[in-house]
Amino acid sequence: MHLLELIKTIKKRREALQVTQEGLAALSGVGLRTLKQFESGKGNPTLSTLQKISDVLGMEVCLKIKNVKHTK
Amino acid sequence: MHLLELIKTIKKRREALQVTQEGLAALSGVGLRTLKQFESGKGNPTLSTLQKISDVLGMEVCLKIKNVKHTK
DNA sequence: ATATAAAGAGCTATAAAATGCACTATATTT
DNA sequence: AAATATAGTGCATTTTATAGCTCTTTATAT
Repeated sequence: MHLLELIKTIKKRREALQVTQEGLAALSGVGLRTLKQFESGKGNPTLSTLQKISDVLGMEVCLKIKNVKHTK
Repeated sequence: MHLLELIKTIKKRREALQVTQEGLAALSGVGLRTLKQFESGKGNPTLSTLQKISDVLGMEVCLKIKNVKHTK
């Protein structure tokens, strides 16, 4: 997942949960400014910031192997 | 995945591919110092740093929903 | 049309990430 | 034991993320 996908995922999830940026900022402990910057594509958040946001949205950051070909 | 898991995953993957920190730093464009700090648990890397490292190792950063209960 | 709520952006200060260099520690091999 | 390779750390600098405040933009509702 590249940056734009991550942003989109977060944003959609937040909206699906009907949380505002302000609400998410308060719940996650991340500054509102930081969250706004991130969602508007201006950001390069630290891992901890991304984790705080994800956690509140019921998501988690993970690492996946790319290009897994299933031998079927 | 919390920080320690991410670190462990990266480190194991790097070792499995028999790449040194120096090699990974060169390939990913991330500074050797940064990589060392990250692997030794001192870091809070930015997303872009994490992505550069992951990419070279054939992995990618992703977001997953937590606690998915499969209705079977 | 206007009030209200939510999101985006400029300016600024502070904290912290990224980086290089040099040194130390730890294996591993000869 | 000595040499070599790999990993970890202290120090210093530069860059950048975080954050708050204020203002603007945009959408929504009355």
